[in-house]
Amino acid sequence: MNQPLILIIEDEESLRRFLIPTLSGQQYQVLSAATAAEGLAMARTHNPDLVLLDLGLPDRDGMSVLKDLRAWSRKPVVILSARNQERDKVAALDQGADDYLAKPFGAAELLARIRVALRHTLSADVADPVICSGGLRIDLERREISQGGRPVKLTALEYRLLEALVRRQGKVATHSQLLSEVWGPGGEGNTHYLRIYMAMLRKKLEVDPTRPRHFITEPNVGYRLNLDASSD
Amino acid sequence: MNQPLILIIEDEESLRRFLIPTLSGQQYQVLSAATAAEGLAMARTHNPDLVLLDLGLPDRDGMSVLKDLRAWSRKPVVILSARNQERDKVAALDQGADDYLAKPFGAAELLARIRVALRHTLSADVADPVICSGGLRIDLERREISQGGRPVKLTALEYRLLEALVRRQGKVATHSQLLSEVWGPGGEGNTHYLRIYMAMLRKKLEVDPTRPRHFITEPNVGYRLNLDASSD
DNA sequence: CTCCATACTTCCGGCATCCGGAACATCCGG
DNA sequence: CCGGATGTTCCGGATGCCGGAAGTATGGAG
Repeated sequence: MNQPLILIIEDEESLRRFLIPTLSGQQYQVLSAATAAEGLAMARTHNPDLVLLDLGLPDRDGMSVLKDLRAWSRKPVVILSARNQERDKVAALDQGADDYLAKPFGAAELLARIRVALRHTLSADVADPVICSGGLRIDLERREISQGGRPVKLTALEYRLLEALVRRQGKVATHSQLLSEVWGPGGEGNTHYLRIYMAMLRKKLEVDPTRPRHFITEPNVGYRLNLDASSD
Repeated sequence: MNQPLILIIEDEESLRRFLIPTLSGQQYQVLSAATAAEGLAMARTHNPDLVLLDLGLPDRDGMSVLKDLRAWSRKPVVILSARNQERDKVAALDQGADDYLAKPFGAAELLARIRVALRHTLSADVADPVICSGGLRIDLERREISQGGRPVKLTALEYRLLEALVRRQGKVATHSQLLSEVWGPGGEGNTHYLRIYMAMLRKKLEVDPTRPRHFITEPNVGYRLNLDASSD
Protein backbone atom coordinates (compact mmCIF):
# COMPACT_ATOMS: atom_id res chain seq x y z
CA MET A 1 0.00 0.00 0.00
CA ASN A 2 2.48 2.56 -1.14
CA GLN A 3 0.06 4.99 -2.67
CA PRO A 4 -3.21 4.26 -0.92
CA LEU A 5 -6.24 4.31 -3.17
CA ILE A 6 -9.14 6.36 -1.86
CA LEU A 7 -12.64 6.15 -3.26
CA ILE A 8 -14.90 9.19 -2.87
CA ILE A 9 -18.64 8.61 -3.08
CA GLU A 10 -20.12 12.09 -3.05
CA ASP A 11 -22.81 13.73 -5.12
CA GLU A 12 -22.05 17.42 -4.55
CA GLU A 13 -19.75 18.39 -7.33
CA SER A 14 -18.33 21.36 -5.46
CA LEU A 15 -17.14 19.11 -2.66
CA ARG A 16 -15.68 16.61 -5.10
CA ARG A 17 -13.82 19.42 -6.81
CA PHE A 18 -12.36 20.30 -3.44
CA LEU A 19 -11.58 16.77 -2.25
CA ILE A 20 -9.91 15.35 -5.31
CA PRO A 21 -6.99 17.80 -5.56
CA THR A 22 -6.63 17.88 -1.78
CA LEU A 23 -6.16 14.13 -1.64
CA SER A 24 -4.14 13.85 -4.82
CA GLY A 25 -1.70 16.36 -3.44
CA GLN A 26 -0.98 13.99 -0.53
CA GLN A 27 0.39 10.99 -2.44
CA TYR A 28 -3.05 9.38 -2.51
CA GLN A 29 -4.59 7.90 -5.60
CA VAL A 30 -8.17 9.05 -5.94
CA LEU A 31 -11.29 7.61 -7.48
CA SER A 32 -14.63 9.34 -7.35
CA ALA A 33 -18.24 8.45 -7.88
CA ALA A 34 -21.32 10.64 -7.80
CA THR A 35 -23.93 8.01 -7.01
CA ALA A 36 -24.29 5.06 -4.71
CA ALA A 37 -24.62 2.58 -7.53
CA GLU A 38 -21.54 3.87 -9.29
CA GLY A 39 -19.61 3.98 -6.01
CA LEU A 40 -20.40 0.41 -5.07
CA ALA A 41 -19.42 -0.79 -8.53
CA MET A 42 -16.11 1.04 -8.31
CA ALA A 43 -15.46 -0.33 -4.85
CA ARG A 44 -15.91 -3.84 -6.14
CA THR A 45 -13.72 -3.43 -9.18
CA HIS A 46 -10.90 -1.38 -7.67
CA ASN A 47 -10.97 -2.52 -4.04
CA PRO A 48 -9.80 0.83 -2.61
CA ASP A 49 -7.87 1.11 0.64
CA LEU A 50 -10.34 3.60 2.08
CA VAL A 51 -13.78 4.93 1.22
CA LEU A 52 -15.08 8.44 1.83
CA LEU A 53 -18.83 8.08 1.86
CA ASP A 54 -21.42 10.83 1.82
CA LEU A 55 -24.59 9.76 3.56
CA GLY A 56 -26.79 12.13 1.58
CA LEU A 57 -26.69 10.46 -1.81
CA PRO A 58 -29.50 10.99 -4.30
CA ASP A 59 -30.15 7.45 -5.45
CA ARG A 60 -29.87 5.39 -2.29
CA ASP A 61 -29.75 5.70 1.45
CA GLY A 62 -26.16 6.05 2.61
CA MET A 63 -26.62 3.58 5.42
CA SER A 64 -27.61 0.85 3.04
CA VAL A 65 -24.52 1.59 0.96
CA LEU A 66 -22.42 1.17 4.06
CA LYS A 67 -24.12 -2.08 4.93
CA ASP A 68 -23.58 -3.30 1.38
CA LEU A 69 -19.89 -2.48 1.55
CA ARG A 70 -19.46 -4.12 4.92
CA ALA A 71 -20.99 -7.30 3.60
CA TRP A 72 -17.80 -8.08 1.75
CA SER A 73 -15.10 -5.63 2.79
CA ARG A 74 -13.52 -4.48 6.00
CA LYS A 75 -11.67 -1.59 4.44
CA PRO A 76 -12.01 1.63 6.45
CA VAL A 77 -14.98 3.87 5.68
CA VAL A 78 -15.08 7.51 6.71
CA ILE A 79 -18.53 9.08 6.64
CA LEU A 80 -19.05 12.63 5.43
CA SER A 81 -22.47 13.99 6.22
CA ALA A 82 -24.43 17.18 6.52
CA ARG A 83 -26.49 15.56 9.23
CA ASN A 84 -25.02 16.29 12.60
CA GLN A 85 -27.56 14.38 14.67
CA GLU A 86 -26.10 12.08 17.29
CA ARG A 87 -28.55 9.41 16.18
CA ASP A 88 -27.09 9.34 12.69
CA LYS A 89 -23.52 9.21 13.93
CA VAL A 90 -24.20 6.31 16.27
CA ALA A 91 -26.07 4.39 13.59
CA ALA A 92 -23.28 4.79 11.05
CA LEU A 93 -20.48 3.97 13.48
CA ASP A 94 -22.29 0.88 14.72
CA GLN A 95 -22.94 -0.18 11.16
CA GLY A 96 -19.21 -0.45 10.67
CA ALA A 97 -18.05 3.03 9.74
CA ASP A 98 -14.67 3.98 11.14
CA ASP A 99 -15.20 7.70 11.51
CA TYR A 100 -17.89 10.32 11.01
CA LEU A 101 -17.19 13.89 9.94
CA ALA A 102 -19.98 16.45 9.98
CA LYS A 103 -19.95 19.06 7.26
CA PRO A 104 -18.49 21.53 7.13
CA PHE A 105 -15.07 20.15 8.03
CA GLY A 106 -11.53 21.36 7.55
CA ALA A 107 -9.16 19.79 5.08
CA ALA A 108 -6.49 19.27 7.71
CA GLU A 109 -8.83 17.38 10.01
CA LEU A 110 -10.09 15.20 7.19
CA LEU A 111 -6.54 14.33 6.19
CA ALA A 112 -5.62 13.56 9.78
CA ARG A 113 -8.60 11.26 10.22
CA ILE A 114 -7.79 9.53 6.96
CA ARG A 115 -4.28 8.93 8.22
CA VAL A 116 -5.70 7.43 11.42
CA ALA A 117 -8.00 5.11 9.49
CA LEU A 118 -5.21 3.96 7.18
CA ARG A 119 -2.87 3.49 10.12
CA HIS A 120 -5.22 0.89 11.53
CA THR A 121 -5.06 -1.33 8.49
CA LEU A 122 -1.34 -0.93 7.89
CA SER A 123 -0.11 -3.64 10.18
CA ALA A 124 -2.70 -6.29 9.57
CA ASP A 125 -3.50 -7.03 5.97
CA VAL A 126 -5.59 -10.13 6.41
CA ALA A 127 -6.15 -10.40 2.70
CA ASP A 128 -5.01 -14.00 2.38
CA PRO A 129 -7.29 -16.37 4.19
CA VAL A 130 -5.22 -19.40 3.20
CA ILE A 131 -2.31 -20.20 5.42
CA CYS A 132 0.43 -22.62 4.56
CA SER A 133 3.32 -23.57 6.75
CA GLY A 134 5.33 -26.74 6.88
CA GLY A 135 2.80 -29.20 5.48
CA LEU A 136 -0.02 -27.45 7.28
CA ARG A 137 -2.68 -25.81 5.15
CA ILE A 138 -5.56 -23.81 6.55
CA ASP A 139 -8.27 -22.41 4.30
CA LEU A 140 -10.70 -20.47 6.43
CA GLU A 141 -12.92 -19.54 3.50
CA ARG A 142 -13.59 -23.12 2.47
CA ARG A 143 -13.23 -24.53 5.98
CA GLU A 144 -10.70 -26.98 4.63
CA ILE A 145 -7.74 -28.03 6.67
CA SER A 146 -5.05 -30.41 5.54
CA GLN A 147 -1.78 -31.76 6.88
CA GLY A 148 0.83 -33.11 4.50
CA GLY A 149 -1.73 -33.36 1.69
CA ARG A 150 -4.18 -35.41 3.72
CA PRO A 151 -7.42 -33.54 4.43
CA VAL A 152 -8.24 -33.37 8.12
CA LYS A 153 -11.69 -33.39 9.66
CA LEU A 154 -12.17 -31.10 12.61
CA THR A 155 -15.07 -30.97 15.03
CA ALA A 156 -16.96 -27.74 15.57
CA LEU A 157 -15.07 -26.78 18.71
CA GLU A 158 -11.71 -27.73 17.30
CA TYR A 159 -12.39 -25.55 14.30
CA ARG A 160 -13.52 -22.58 16.37
CA LEU A 161 -10.39 -22.88 18.45
CA LEU A 162 -8.17 -23.07 15.38
CA GLU A 163 -9.93 -20.08 13.89
CA ALA A 164 -9.37 -18.02 17.01
CA LEU A 165 -5.68 -18.88 16.87
CA VAL A 166 -5.37 -18.10 13.17
CA ARG A 167 -7.00 -14.72 13.56
CA ARG A 168 -4.24 -13.78 15.99
CA GLN A 169 -1.68 -14.33 13.20
CA GLY A 170 1.03 -15.74 15.40
CA LYS A 171 0.44 -13.54 18.39
CA VAL A 172 -0.39 -15.03 21.75
CA ALA A 173 -4.00 -15.73 22.54
CA THR A 174 -4.80 -15.56 26.23
CA HIS A 175 -6.56 -18.41 27.99
CA SER A 176 -9.52 -16.19 28.72
CA GLN A 177 -9.60 -14.81 25.18
CA LEU A 178 -9.74 -18.28 23.69
CA LEU A 179 -12.22 -19.56 26.23
CA SER A 180 -14.63 -16.68 25.77
CA GLU A 181 -14.35 -16.83 21.98
CA VAL A 182 -14.81 -20.56 21.67
CA TRP A 183 -17.01 -21.45 24.61
CA GLY A 184 -18.80 -18.12 24.88
CA PRO A 185 -18.60 -15.58 27.64
CA GLY A 186 -18.71 -17.37 30.94
CA GLY A 187 -16.43 -20.12 29.80
CA GLU A 188 -13.42 -18.49 31.43
CA GLY A 189 -11.96 -20.49 34.24
CA ASN A 190 -12.18 -23.88 32.54
CA THR A 191 -8.64 -23.93 31.29
CA HIS A 192 -8.89 -27.74 31.16
CA TYR A 193 -11.02 -27.52 28.03
CA LEU A 194 -8.26 -25.61 26.30
CA ARG A 195 -5.69 -28.23 27.18
CA ILE A 196 -7.92 -30.99 25.86
CA TYR A 197 -8.71 -29.36 22.55
CA MET A 198 -5.20 -28.09 22.01
CA ALA A 199 -4.13 -31.69 22.40
CA MET A 200 -6.68 -32.65 19.75
CA LEU A 201 -5.43 -30.01 17.32
CA ARG A 202 -1.88 -31.14 17.88
CA LYS A 203 -2.74 -34.78 17.37
CA LYS A 204 -4.47 -33.97 14.09
CA LEU A 205 -2.25 -31.23 12.72
CA GLU A 206 1.25 -31.68 14.08
CA VAL A 207 3.76 -34.01 12.51
CA ASP A 208 5.02 -34.95 15.95
CA PRO A 209 2.34 -34.11 18.52
CA THR A 210 4.80 -34.56 21.36
CA ARG A 211 7.02 -31.79 20.01
CA PRO A 212 4.67 -29.17 18.60
CA ARG A 213 6.02 -26.80 16.01
CA HIS A 214 2.89 -24.80 15.27
CA PHE A 215 0.74 -24.95 18.37
CA ILE A 216 3.00 -23.38 20.93
CA THR A 217 2.05 -23.04 24.56
CA GLU A 218 3.02 -19.85 26.31
CA PRO A 219 3.23 -20.85 29.96
CA ASN A 220 0.96 -18.96 32.31
CA VAL A 221 -0.49 -16.94 29.44
CA GLY A 222 -2.06 -18.88 26.63
CA TYR A 223 -1.29 -20.38 23.26
CA ARG A 224 0.15 -19.18 19.98
CA LEU A 225 0.01 -20.43 16.41
CA ASN A 226 3.51 -20.38 15.00
CA LEU A 227 3.53 -19.87 11.23
CA ASP A 228 7.26 -20.00 10.51
CA ALA A 229 7.94 -23.65 10.06
CA SER A 230 11.57 -22.69 9.60
CA SER A 231 12.15 -22.06 13.30
CA ASP A 232 13.31 -25.30 14.84
CA MET B 1 -11.26 -8.98 26.46
CA ASN B 2 -14.62 -9.84 27.85
CA GLN B 3 -15.09 -6.80 30.01
CA PRO B 4 -12.86 -4.17 28.46
CA LEU B 5 -11.04 -2.00 30.97
CA ILE B 6 -11.29 1.72 30.28
CA LEU B 7 -9.08 4.30 31.94
CA ILE B 8 -10.41 7.84 32.25
CA ILE B 9 -7.85 10.62 32.69
CA GLU B 10 -9.94 13.71 33.37
CA ASP B 11 -9.62 16.48 35.93
CA GLU B 12 -13.16 17.88 35.92
CA GLU B 13 -14.98 16.00 38.61
CA SER B 14 -18.38 16.71 37.14
CA LEU B 15 -17.42 14.99 33.91
CA ARG B 16 -15.91 12.05 35.77
CA ARG B 17 -19.12 11.69 37.72
CA PHE B 18 -20.94 11.48 34.44
CA LEU B 19 -18.54 9.20 32.60
CA ILE B 20 -18.00 6.55 35.24
CA PRO B 21 -21.60 5.38 35.65
CA THR B 22 -22.22 5.74 31.92
CA LEU B 23 -19.37 3.39 31.11
CA SER B 24 -19.95 1.04 34.02
CA GLY B 25 -23.50 0.56 32.86
CA GLN B 26 -22.20 -0.79 29.55
CA GLN B 27 -20.30 -3.83 30.82
CA TYR B 28 -17.06 -1.86 30.90
CA GLN B 29 -14.69 -1.88 33.81
CA VAL B 30 -13.66 1.66 34.66
CA LEU B 31 -10.61 3.25 36.23
CA SER B 32 -10.24 6.98 36.68
CA ALA B 33 -7.48 9.42 37.39
CA ALA B 34 -7.61 13.18 37.91
CA THR B 35 -4.06 14.09 36.94
CA ALA B 36 -1.63 13.18 34.20
CA ALA B 37 0.86 11.66 36.61
CA GLU B 38 -1.76 9.50 38.27
CA GLY B 39 -3.20 8.50 34.92
CA LEU B 40 0.12 7.41 33.49
CA ALA B 41 0.90 5.41 36.60
CA MET B 42 -2.46 3.65 36.37
CA ALA B 43 -1.96 2.95 32.68
CA ARG B 44 1.39 1.38 33.44
CA THR B 45 0.12 -0.82 36.23
CA HIS B 46 -3.29 -1.83 34.84
CA ASN B 47 -2.67 -1.77 31.08
CA PRO B 48 -6.23 -0.78 30.14
CA ASP B 49 -7.86 -1.72 26.85
CA LEU B 50 -8.72 1.89 26.05
CA VAL B 51 -7.87 5.32 27.44
CA LEU B 52 -10.12 8.37 27.53
CA LEU B 53 -7.76 11.32 27.78
CA ASP B 54 -8.61 14.91 28.52
CA LEU B 55 -6.12 17.27 26.91
CA GLY B 56 -6.66 20.02 29.46
CA LEU B 57 -5.04 18.49 32.49
CA PRO B 58 -3.69 20.69 35.25
CA ASP B 59 -0.30 19.15 35.87
CA ARG B 60 0.97 18.31 32.40
CA ASP B 61 0.30 18.95 28.75
CA GLY B 62 -2.07 16.35 27.39
CA MET B 63 -0.02 15.87 24.25
CA SER B 64 3.02 14.84 26.23
CA VAL B 65 0.88 12.32 28.10
CA LEU B 66 -0.21 10.87 24.78
CA LYS B 67 3.36 10.69 23.55
CA ASP B 68 4.42 8.95 26.75
CA LEU B 69 1.67 6.35 26.39
CA ARG B 70 2.43 5.73 22.74
CA ALA B 71 6.04 4.96 23.53
CA TRP B 72 5.05 1.56 24.89
CA SER B 73 1.44 0.90 23.99
CA ARG B 74 -0.82 1.08 20.97
CA LYS B 75 -3.97 0.65 22.94
CA PRO B 76 -6.66 2.97 21.57
CA VAL B 77 -6.76 6.49 22.99
CA VAL B 78 -9.83 8.68 22.59
CA ILE B 79 -9.21 12.37 23.23
CA LEU B 80 -11.76 14.49 25.06
CA SER B 81 -11.07 18.17 24.81
CA ALA B 82 -12.65 21.55 25.24
CA ARG B 83 -10.42 22.87 22.50
CA ASN B 84 -12.13 22.57 19.17
CA GLN B 85 -9.36 24.03 17.03
CA GLU B 86 -8.50 22.02 13.97
CA ARG B 87 -4.84 22.45 14.81
CA ASP B 88 -5.26 20.62 18.12
CA LYS B 89 -7.22 17.80 16.54
CA VAL B 90 -4.64 17.21 13.82
CA ALA B 91 -1.79 17.28 16.30
CA ALA B 92 -3.44 14.76 18.61
CA LEU B 93 -4.52 12.41 15.83
CA ASP B 94 -1.06 12.46 14.25
CA GLN B 95 0.50 11.84 17.63
CA GLY B 96 -1.31 8.52 17.72
CA ALA B 97 -4.74 9.25 19.13
CA ASP B 98 -7.52 7.19 17.61
CA ASP B 99 -10.34 9.68 17.92
CA TYR B 100 -10.99 13.22 19.07
CA LEU B 101 -14.24 14.34 20.65
CA ALA B 102 -14.81 18.02 21.31
CA LYS B 103 -16.74 18.94 24.43
CA PRO B 104 -19.60 19.00 24.86
CA PHE B 105 -20.40 15.58 23.41
CA GLY B 106 -23.31 13.22 23.77
CA ALA B 107 -23.08 9.99 25.72
CA ALA B 108 -24.37 7.93 22.79
CA GLU B 109 -21.72 9.25 20.43
CA LEU B 110 -18.96 8.68 22.94
CA LEU B 111 -20.09 5.11 23.47
CA ALA B 112 -20.31 4.51 19.73
CA ARG B 113 -16.80 5.86 19.17
CA ILE B 114 -15.50 3.71 22.02
CA ARG B 115 -17.06 0.68 20.35
CA VAL B 116 -15.32 1.60 17.09
CA ALA B 117 -11.96 1.95 18.80
CA LEU B 118 -12.31 -1.37 20.61
CA ARG B 119 -13.48 -3.04 17.41
CA HIS B 120 -10.20 -2.08 15.77
CA THR B 121 -8.08 -3.87 18.32
CA LEU B 122 -10.18 -7.00 17.88
CA SER B 123 -10.23 -7.42 14.12
CA ALA B 124 -7.59 -5.33 12.39
CA ASP B 125 -4.99 -5.94 14.99
CA VAL B 126 -2.84 -2.97 15.87
CA ALA B 127 0.61 -3.96 16.91
CA ASP B 128 2.24 -2.63 20.01
CA PRO B 129 5.47 -0.85 19.28
CA VAL B 130 8.52 -3.02 19.04
CA ILE B 131 11.37 -1.69 21.06
CA CYS B 132 14.81 -2.08 19.58
CA SER B 133 18.06 -0.96 21.07
CA GLY B 134 21.53 -2.30 20.51
CA GLY B 135 20.71 -5.87 19.54
CA LEU B 136 17.88 -5.99 22.03
CA ARG B 137 14.39 -6.46 20.62
CA ILE B 138 11.27 -6.40 22.73
CA ASP B 139 7.90 -7.18 21.18
CA LEU B 140 5.38 -6.88 23.97
CA GLU B 141 2.43 -7.95 21.86
CA ARG B 142 3.91 -11.21 20.66
CA ARG B 143 5.75 -11.75 23.90
CA GLU B 144 8.86 -12.30 21.85
CA ILE B 145 12.17 -11.06 23.10
CA SER B 146 15.40 -11.47 21.22
CA GLN B 147 19.01 -10.50 21.71
CA GLY B 148 21.25 -10.19 18.69
CA GLY B 149 18.79 -12.12 16.55
CA ARG B 150 18.57 -15.09 18.89
CA PRO B 151 15.12 -15.48 20.43
CA VAL B 152 15.19 -15.55 24.21
CA LYS B 153 12.85 -17.50 26.43
CA LEU B 154 11.70 -15.70 29.54
CA THR B 155 9.83 -17.13 32.49
CA ALA B 156 6.61 -15.55 33.71
CA LEU B 157 8.24 -13.47 36.43
CA GLU B 158 11.12 -12.39 34.24
CA TYR B 159 8.66 -11.21 31.65
CA ARG B 160 6.50 -9.33 34.13
CA LEU B 161 9.58 -7.58 35.47
CA LEU B 162 10.74 -6.65 31.99
CA GLU B 163 7.28 -5.39 31.13
CA ALA B 164 7.18 -3.19 34.21
CA LEU B 165 10.53 -1.70 33.21
CA VAL B 166 9.51 -1.17 29.59
CA ARG B 167 6.38 0.65 30.60
CA ARG B 168 8.54 3.10 32.54
CA GLN B 169 10.23 3.89 29.24
CA GLY B 170 13.68 4.73 30.53
CA LYS B 171 12.54 6.33 33.74
CA VAL B 172 13.49 4.86 37.08
CA ALA B 173 11.24 2.27 38.66
CA THR B 174 11.59 2.17 42.42
CA HIS B 175 12.12 -1.06 44.30
CA SER B 176 8.67 -0.97 45.87
CA GLN B 177 6.98 -0.15 42.57
CA LEU B 178 8.56 -3.10 40.82
CA LEU B 179 7.98 -5.43 43.74
CA SER B 180 4.32 -4.58 44.07
CA GLU B 181 3.75 -4.79 40.32
CA VAL B 182 5.52 -8.06 39.75
CA TRP B 183 5.03 -9.88 43.04
CA GLY B 184 1.72 -8.28 43.94
CA PRO B 185 0.98 -5.87 46.75
CA GLY B 186 2.65 -7.20 49.84
CA GLY B 187 5.78 -8.18 48.01
CA GLU B 188 7.50 -4.97 49.03
CA GLY B 189 10.49 -5.55 51.21
CA ASN B 190 11.89 -8.52 49.34
CA THR B 191 14.45 -6.54 47.41
CA HIS B 192 16.34 -9.80 47.31
CA TYR B 193 14.02 -11.20 44.61
CA LEU B 194 14.59 -8.11 42.53
CA ARG B 195 18.33 -8.65 42.57
CA ILE B 196 17.88 -12.27 41.55
CA TYR B 197 15.58 -11.60 38.65
CA MET B 198 17.42 -8.53 37.46
CA ALA B 199 20.45 -10.79 37.30
CA MET B 200 18.45 -13.21 35.16
CA LEU B 201 17.34 -10.48 32.78
CA ARG B 202 20.89 -9.21 32.45
CA LYS B 203 22.25 -12.70 31.87
CA LYS B 204 19.72 -13.34 29.13
CA LEU B 205 19.51 -9.92 27.52
CA GLU B 206 22.81 -8.10 28.01
CA VAL B 207 25.76 -8.63 25.72
CA ASP B 208 28.09 -8.36 28.69
CA PRO B 209 26.12 -9.05 31.88
CA THR B 210 28.93 -7.72 34.05
CA ARG B 211 28.69 -4.30 32.43
CA PRO B 212 24.99 -3.71 31.83
CA ARG B 213 24.06 -1.23 29.17
CA HIS B 214 20.29 -1.53 29.32
CA PHE B 215 19.41 -2.67 32.80
CA ILE B 216 20.82 0.12 34.89
CA THR B 217 20.69 0.12 38.65
CA GLU B 218 19.94 3.40 40.39
CA PRO B 219 21.54 3.00 43.82
CA ASN B 220 19.18 3.28 46.77
CA VAL B 221 16.24 3.89 44.44
CA GLY B 222 15.54 1.15 41.95
CA TYR B 223 16.25 0.19 38.36
CA ARG B 224 15.93 1.75 34.95
CA LEU B 225 15.74 0.37 31.43
CA ASN B 226 18.08 2.32 29.20
CA LEU B 227 16.95 2.32 25.60
CA ASP B 228 19.69 4.43 23.99
CA ALA B 229 22.35 1.89 23.30
CA SER B 230 24.40 4.77 21.93
CA SER B 231 25.60 5.73 25.38
CA ASP B 232 28.83 3.87 25.90
C1' DC C 1 -32.84 -49.11 20.33
C1' DT C 2 -27.92 -49.21 19.39
C1' DC C 3 -23.77 -47.20 17.85
C1' DC C 4 -20.71 -43.53 17.59
C1' DA C 5 -18.76 -39.03 17.56
C1' DT C 6 -18.61 -35.18 20.20
C1' DA C 7 -18.47 -32.70 24.40
C1' DC C 8 -17.60 -32.43 29.30
C1' DT C 9 -15.38 -34.00 33.62
C1' DT C 10 -12.03 -36.02 36.64
C1' DC C 11 -7.62 -37.74 38.08
C1' DC C 12 -2.72 -38.13 38.16
C1' DG C 13 2.34 -37.69 37.05
C1' DG C 14 6.14 -34.78 35.21
C1' DC C 15 8.43 -30.80 35.06
C1' DA C 16 9.64 -26.03 34.95
C1' DT C 17 9.27 -22.35 37.80
C1' DC C 18 9.43 -20.08 42.05
C1' DC C 19 10.59 -19.55 46.98
C1' DG C 20 13.68 -18.99 50.74
C1' DG C 21 17.98 -19.36 52.64
C1' DA C 22 22.85 -19.15 52.48
C1' DA C 23 27.36 -17.96 51.11
C1' DC C 24 30.59 -15.04 48.83
C1' DA C 25 32.33 -11.33 45.64
C1' DT C 26 32.10 -6.57 44.37
C1' DC C 27 31.56 -1.67 44.49
C1' DC C 28 31.43 2.77 46.81
C1' DG C 29 31.35 6.40 50.35
C1' DG C 30 32.78 7.75 54.87
C1' DC D 1 39.86 0.29 56.54
C1' DC D 2 34.92 -0.46 57.50
C1' DG D 3 29.99 -0.90 56.48
C1' DG D 4 26.25 -0.91 53.54
C1' DA D 5 24.20 -1.86 49.38
C1' DT D 6 24.43 -4.62 45.47
C1' DG D 7 25.61 -8.67 42.22
C1' DT D 8 26.11 -13.67 41.56
C1' DT D 9 25.77 -18.46 42.43
C1' DC D 10 24.42 -22.50 44.80
C1' DC D 11 20.75 -25.73 46.79
C1' DG D 12 16.38 -28.11 48.67
C1' DG D 13 11.65 -27.95 48.80
C1' DA D 14 6.99 -26.37 47.43
C1' DT D 15 3.97 -25.01 44.13
C1' DG D 16 1.42 -24.74 40.06
C1' DC D 17 0.89 -25.52 35.23
C1' DC D 18 0.66 -28.62 31.55
C1' DG D 19 -0.29 -32.75 29.13
C1' DG D 20 -2.04 -37.53 28.96
C1' DA D 21 -5.34 -41.04 30.12
C1' DA D 22 -9.00 -42.33 31.57
C1' DG D 23 -14.45 -42.20 32.33
C1' DT D 24 -19.15 -40.00 31.88
C1' DA D 25 -23.07 -37.54 29.39
C1' DT D 26 -25.41 -36.02 25.35
C1' DG D 27 -27.37 -36.19 20.93
C1' DG D 28 -27.80 -37.57 16.18
C1' DA D 29 -27.72 -41.32 12.49
C1' DG D 30 -28.90 -45.62 11.15
